[in-house]
Order: sequence, then structure tokens, then C-alpha cells
Amino acid sequence: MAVSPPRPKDLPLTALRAFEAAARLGGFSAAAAELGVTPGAVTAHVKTLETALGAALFDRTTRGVRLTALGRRVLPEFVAAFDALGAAVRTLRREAAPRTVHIATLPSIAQLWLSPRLPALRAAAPEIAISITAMETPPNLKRAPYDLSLFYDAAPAGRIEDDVIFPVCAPALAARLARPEDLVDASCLSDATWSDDWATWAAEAMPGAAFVPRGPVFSLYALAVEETVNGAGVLIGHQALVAAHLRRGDLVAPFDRRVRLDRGLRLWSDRPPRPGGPADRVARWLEDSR
Amino acid sequence: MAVSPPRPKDLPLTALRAFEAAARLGGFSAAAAELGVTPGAVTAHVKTLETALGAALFDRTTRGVRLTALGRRVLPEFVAAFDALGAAVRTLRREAAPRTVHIATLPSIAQLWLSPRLPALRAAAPEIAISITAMETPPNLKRAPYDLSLFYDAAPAGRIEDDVIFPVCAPALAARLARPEDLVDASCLSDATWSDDWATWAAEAMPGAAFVPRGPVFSLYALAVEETVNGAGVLIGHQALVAAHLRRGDLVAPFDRRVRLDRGLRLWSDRPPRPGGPADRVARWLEDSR
DNA sequence: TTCCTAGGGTCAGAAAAACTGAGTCGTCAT
DNA sequence: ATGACGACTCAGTTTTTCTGACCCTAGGAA
Repeated sequence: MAVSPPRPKDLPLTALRAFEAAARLGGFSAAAAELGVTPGAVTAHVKTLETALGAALFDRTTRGVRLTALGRRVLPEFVAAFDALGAAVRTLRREAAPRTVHIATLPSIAQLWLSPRLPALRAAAPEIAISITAMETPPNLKRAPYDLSLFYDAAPAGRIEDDVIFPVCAPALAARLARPEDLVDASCLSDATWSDDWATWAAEAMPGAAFVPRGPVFSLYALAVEETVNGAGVLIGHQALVAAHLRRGDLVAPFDRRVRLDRGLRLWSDRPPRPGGPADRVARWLEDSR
Repeated sequence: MAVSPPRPKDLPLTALRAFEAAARLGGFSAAAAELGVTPGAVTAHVKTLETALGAALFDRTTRGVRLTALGRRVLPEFVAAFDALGAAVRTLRREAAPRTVHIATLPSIAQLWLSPRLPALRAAAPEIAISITAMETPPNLKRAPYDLSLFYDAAPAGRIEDDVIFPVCAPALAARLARPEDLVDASCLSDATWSDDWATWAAEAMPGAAFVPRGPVFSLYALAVEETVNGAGVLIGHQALVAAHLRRGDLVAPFDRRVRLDRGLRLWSDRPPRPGGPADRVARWLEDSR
């Protein structure tokens, strides 16, 4: 014997993962976002699978995709399997680097809220290494290798502080702002992903005034804050993210009116971390640091 | 916001699979064989993982590898996860092609035992499609996408017939072979992977004679059989694989002495197939066809 | 209606991953 | 001491995976 023709390849793991994500999330785009690839890649993966199987896993409607009966039948098993794999990877990472805590958060939170606290946190727990990864969307903690997620979120569990917004500016500028109505002549800075902030605040501060903010829009909130400190205009501030500057006096709040949003800065993990473990200790410390 | 640096890639699935196989099987070569790649590929995968983790998973001894404490701690979870994934894939395949039975077997068995039975099997179960994949080593049915394995094996469960060996040759040649001792002048065909066959048989047929077979060695047993039918010499035959030719008269057994080996032709599956399902029906039919 | 948008699909080309093949080394068993 | 075994290395190649720019369709908004 001793003839070994290259074995028929089994189904590719990445394609299976793409199928699982697409099926679980109900769409190729959502799956692409979770996997960090383009939708076209997911399309290709699913098609690979369907071709190999000789059967359709999704019905394509122009408005999206829907699982076929076949897909629906096999999905739970795949979700469970990939959950198990994700858990195994997390175990592996934890065991391999027992003193490292991985935190996923928004870039703005990382720079404006987390970063100022790190020196004290390091001092309080010098044996724990903190790794911070910035991203736009909370990761799926069942899959991605993070111990803690820190994002704005409506859920109450693990809330560190409510999200409260109000205008802030450099002290020199505040002198020219006596009443909210003075804002119509000012440069009103805002953030692209939080574009409703000004309108939300104005609806409370100037009811019926149909206020339209005029000013630069930033794609990085931390940059908008920096510009505001430099006197570029009035920023619609988020309490948690401008608190340090207010305390320092770099920024001031020219008006009293503050608006509490339905969400808050929230810290959570997949399942409760082992009590007393590094992740647990970091979480408790951050929750107490508000 | 809206800045999305490419997410830090998670651990590559194929590398995890390589680790799992290497850890479970206790060596990189064994893992390479199961995965159908070269050992170098496994080496590279494991190193990728170890670099990403910053920790060793194996201790390299010159004589092989041994799991580190870390590797030992995480292995069971990975085995379970990949088992779950393999089961999910099998479910998927079964659901996608409910009437297809995938059989893994030796090339020689496929050609000389299975193939002659297929017409009758197809007639008996016309709605079932049979897919046969030839390979040198029984696959790990927990992982590879086969329903049934058909190999020579020592285990008694599922044995179809014992492996019995004895010389066979074309009828014209048999006239020149009166006693086993006449073999010393004959061309004795054999198979590379079953190179001990002649010695085993000779030890019983010619005790103390120190028989050394002389003749071509084949890497495909079916080819050796073909040559034997063509009169190229005397082959050490395996009952199951030459039975059809003996029945037809293409080959004859010049001597009475037959030697029963410790193994037999064995048909098995990972877990018992669903009673009455296609795999179960094919298995029963084959077992009854001896 | 007509636009706009949210999904998908397609394709060629590019990037990254995976793999091979041939050669090396160190030990164990013969 | 010699061969077998198991792992490692590395350059080069193959395969997989991904992107980017394009298209298409239907539903909802203007």
C-alpha cells in the first residue's frame, strides 16, 4: 500500500464559523461585523459550504437572508460547539497569562476615562497587567478574547455612572455665554456617532427653540475634547469623559442644565469572573472609582 | 468615532486544531497524520500559538514532545470543543444529504472486497448513495466526515471475517508447486505494508525452514493481485481480498495450509448509527454479505 | 411616484495563511 | 555505530481568505 492521495479536505473551519455567526446574528453583514471582515467574505464562506454540501443553508431574499429548515436544524449544535471553543480559548488565555486582564472599550472611553485611572489602578494592583483594546462596538464576549467590556449601554447591571450631557468649553469662552440662547452664535463641536446630543440637550434647555448646532463634527471624541480645551468652541460634553478636565479647570460648564440619558457607562463580563481573580479585582476597583 | 483599526485577530482556528490533535495524540507526527499535513505544518501551528500566548504548550524532548502543565490543563476543554464541532459537522452532512453513506477504507479493500459487492448493495437499497474514500489509516471518526470505517483491525466488535493468509497463484503456475518448499524457486509477490505475511505463513507451513521470499513488492495490493492473475508469480493472499478471484477460478491456492491472523476485516462507526437509518442499513447488509 | 437605504452578490486582484520538501540535529535501540 | 525516529528550519509555493469597487433588488421615506 502506502499510496496516500491527499485526503479529501474536511469542511473549512472558517467557513463554518462564518455560517454560525451569520445564522446566529440573522444576517451576513452582522456576521461580517462580528468577525471583523467584509460582507463579501461571509458571502463567499457560506457559498463554499453550500457548494460542498450540495444544499442551501440560507434563503436569499432581497431584503436579507433567512435560514433554511436545514440551517435551522443544525444551528444550535454549531452555536454550542463554537461557544465551547471560545470558552476553551478563554481558559487557555487565562491560564497562559494569569495576571493579565483584557478590557475592550470605546476609544474615547479608553483615552478620557480609563487612561487617567490607570496609574492609580496599577499602584493598587501592581501585579496585574492591564491590556486595553479600543473598538467601536462591544465584542461578543463568548467569542472574543476579552475579560471585561466597558461601553455605554442601557442595561442597568454593572452601570458605573449614568450618561449625563451638558455643554462645556474653555474658561475664556464661558464669559461670552450667559444663556443657552447665546449658543446660536457659537461654534458647537460634536461627535459623529453621538450626533443627537446637541438636539437632546437643547430640547430640555431651550424648549421649542429648534436649535441647530453649527460647528465641526469629529470622528474621535477625544480629539473634540482636545480642541475644546484649546478654545475651538463649545462641546456637548459627556460627564464621564470630561470630568477630569472639569476638575482640572481646563473646561467649565457654562450652563447649569444637564440632561441624563437612558444609558450609562457600563462594565460587564461574559460570566461573572472568579471572585478574587484578577478580572474581578479590576472590575471592582473600576466600579469603585467613579 | 468610527475609527475601526482591524481587530486584533483571535487565535487561528487551524492552529488550535493542530494543538488539540498534537496534544491528544501525543506527538506532532501523529497529529500531522490525522490532519493530513506534514509534521512541519504542525510545528509551525503550535509555535504560532505559543508565540501568541507567550507561553509554552509542549516541552520539547529530543525524543518527541510532552505537554506542559499549561497544555495539560487546557487540553480536555479543547478536545470536548472539537468533538462537539465534529459532531455538528456530521449532523450537518447527514441532514444535508440524508441518503448518502460515507465509507472510509483501505484502497485494497475498496477495490477487492467492497467494489464487487456494490452492485448487489445498490440493488438492495437503491435509494442510498454510497461514497467510498480510500485511505491508508483509519480516520478518527469523531472528526472526519465518514459514517463507516472498514479496515483490518484486532478488535472483535464488528468483525466481518478473520484475516486468513495463504499463497495463491494463477492455475497454470500451480502445477509446478507441489510442496511449500517449491516456493524457494518461485517469484513471491508481496505487499509493502504487509511485508511480514510470507514469513508468518512460512513459519507455520515450513517450520524451521528460514524461508526468505524473493520477488516484487507492490505498494498497491490490488495491483499485486492483478499481476498474480497474469501469472507473475505467487502472492501471499488475504482471504477476503482474493475470495472473488478464487471463486472465479482466476486464482487457485496451491497449498492447503492457511494461517489465521490476530486481526480481521472490521466495520465500525463512531457511535452506533441510528437503527434503521441509511448507515445502519448499509452496515448490516455488508456484515451479512460475508 | 422617485429617491434613498439596507442588505446581498460578484469579480479581479492582493494579502495572508498554510503547506511542502529537503535538509538538519540529537537521542534511542539495535 | 548505525539506522530509525521525531522534531525543527527555511525558502518557495499553493491555497485560502479577504478586500474594494462594482452591481442588483425591494422597502420605506419624501
